[in-house]
Amino acid sequence: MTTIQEVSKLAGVSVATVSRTLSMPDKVSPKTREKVHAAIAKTNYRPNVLARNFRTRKALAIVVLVPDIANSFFSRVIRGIEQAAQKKGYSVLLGDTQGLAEREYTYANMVKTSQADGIIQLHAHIPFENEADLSLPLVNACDCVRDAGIPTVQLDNAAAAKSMTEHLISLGHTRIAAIQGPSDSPITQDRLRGYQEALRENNLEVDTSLVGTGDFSLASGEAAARGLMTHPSRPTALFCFSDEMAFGAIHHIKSLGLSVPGDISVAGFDDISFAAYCDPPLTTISQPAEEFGTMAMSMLYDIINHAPPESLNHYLPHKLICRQSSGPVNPAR
Amino acid sequence: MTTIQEVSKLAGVSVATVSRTLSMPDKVSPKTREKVHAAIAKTNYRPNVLARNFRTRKALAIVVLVPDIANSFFSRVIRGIEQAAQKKGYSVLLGDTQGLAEREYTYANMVKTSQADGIIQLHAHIPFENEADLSLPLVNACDCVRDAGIPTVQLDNAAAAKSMTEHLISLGHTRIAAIQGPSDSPITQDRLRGYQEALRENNLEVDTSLVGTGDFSLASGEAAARGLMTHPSRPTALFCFSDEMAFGAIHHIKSLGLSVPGDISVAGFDDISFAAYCDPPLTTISQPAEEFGTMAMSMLYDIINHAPPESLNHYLPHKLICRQSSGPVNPAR
DNA sequence: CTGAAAGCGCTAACAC
DNA sequence: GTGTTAGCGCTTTCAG
Repeated sequence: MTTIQEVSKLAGVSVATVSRTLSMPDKVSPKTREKVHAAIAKTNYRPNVLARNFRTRKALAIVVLVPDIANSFFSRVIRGIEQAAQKKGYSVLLGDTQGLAEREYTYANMVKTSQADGIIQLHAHIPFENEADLSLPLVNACDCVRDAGIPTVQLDNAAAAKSMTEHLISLGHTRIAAIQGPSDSPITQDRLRGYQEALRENNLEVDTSLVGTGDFSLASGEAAARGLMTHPSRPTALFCFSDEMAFGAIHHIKSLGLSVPGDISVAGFDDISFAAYCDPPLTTISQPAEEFGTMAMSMLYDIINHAPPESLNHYLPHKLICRQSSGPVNPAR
Repeated sequence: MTTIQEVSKLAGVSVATVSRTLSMPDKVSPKTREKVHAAIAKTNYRPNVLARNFRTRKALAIVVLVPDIANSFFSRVIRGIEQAAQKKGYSVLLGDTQGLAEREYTYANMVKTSQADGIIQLHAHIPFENEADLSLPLVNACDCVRDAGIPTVQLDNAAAAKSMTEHLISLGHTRIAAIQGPSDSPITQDRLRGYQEALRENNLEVDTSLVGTGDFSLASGEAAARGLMTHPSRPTALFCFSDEMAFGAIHHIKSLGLSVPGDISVAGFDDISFAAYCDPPLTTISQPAEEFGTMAMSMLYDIINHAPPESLNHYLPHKLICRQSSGPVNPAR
């Protein structure tokens, strides 16, 4: 491997000059610049970035903590992060945590050991064992810890859930069930709140027996729907807090010989790519997944570089997408 | 930040001893070991991994080149890579390339600049500009460049496609269409070959007008199906080279008022999680996605550490999954 | 505009 | 077992 030494020797200049040519070319005379470039080309020199980062005390890398990279929503967020990071000269270290605190700590440690400059956490959990570590550069996106004073980028989940519920109400539904996510997750809580608010404001009963629980996955949606569909007074609409759970629910509903939306309207949340292609196409809330990533990266960048973030909590817009899985309540029933 | 210096001073030992305590504890007497650990705890010392890696000339990181992290198959492969890497003490640098050679080169450069020790490429393309770089540690997985002498881990795509085609033939189908991926991709070519072989061996006509082309995505499957369904002599079965394209195709077929598999059987490839949940559940080929990742990581690890890989080309098993989207040919037609 | 030299924090010979 | 010491390849004062 060629070093800066050898290049300097070949170019007949000092190592400092070679270094300058690379990082501050305008501080070097055109003549020497040329000589250096010639030597670099000849030796096929690549600066050792590890040495540089060590010397300058920055890793130019960030770590992304994600509960599950295979989740179709998170993977889009990460795509956004990666693109923004690349543009700013940072690389992305992937930390698939499976939701385990242990693994979060391990990855968060990379900041303390100078392997990374900051962390983007996509899960509602502080990835540190010690209070003191809260001073490390951290941005929480998507599902965010509440009132922890850490920078966040999120949806107004309550408003989104409320608008979806209002949509179902406007179709004439009065018994609207829901399948929530894990009840300890803030996004679940916010969506549930929005859903209940809409019911209350429309003088509809808030019936907790109409709320099932899943973990955002296909299988959990199917299981929760199985419970809900045996309800003595079956709902005519079902609002699932993720598209995957909605698919699982629809799968079960159809297996019962019922039709969507004929017998029951179903709505999801996320607007993943399959939503438009399933049968029937899914009414859902669209989230700007990539933007979560770019926004989080941009905030983290500012924090790492000691630029005061404009505001601690960023909210991204959602959109109600009405497709064919929701329809007017069937008077026949 | 605490350094090894300060720890050594506090413990009353040399820096070498501290270093040894951390990396070869059995070469240090229990007594001093204790002293060192006490000092470490007191100072809350974390070794600077950047300095260590620089000194030992290894990055303990690998870069993963993926055309699209948001692809539901690739994200699972990456999950496998991440898990295997973590176990071996390596971290994963994510390189979402969007299939652009430029970006592949940029990321591949991280090996030359000592930021990474090796590369896993999930796309059938050599990520180097110079022939000489082929000496860098590289493993090609999933879609692999043919006969390039680089280590690969892949499916026997021809055999898999052949078995699917035979399945459709066994159901009585004689006009079996296909939607292939990009025609320059080896996996497309192999699957096409397997499909055609099965037709030939069963004395069925190989009709190239029955082969549409997509890019593995939902939308492209829909578009290709649109073309195929206007064929003067409509096929009774359709083999799509990805599940996503199969979903797109089914979507279109249903929009025509036709039924699957009543009017036309549809099969996919990949067995993504949605395959079991769509309507009808999709007949497909299951691939061990995570294993592609762990296997690739394991091979790369051996290469990086100069252990001769047992064999250059690894083949992973596939499985034919028969669900309800394929059925006997309808005699009514 | 350029060079000399110090040193980032750590590991690994090499002595003792 | 432990300490001394020489760098790893680079950036960055500080002089000139």
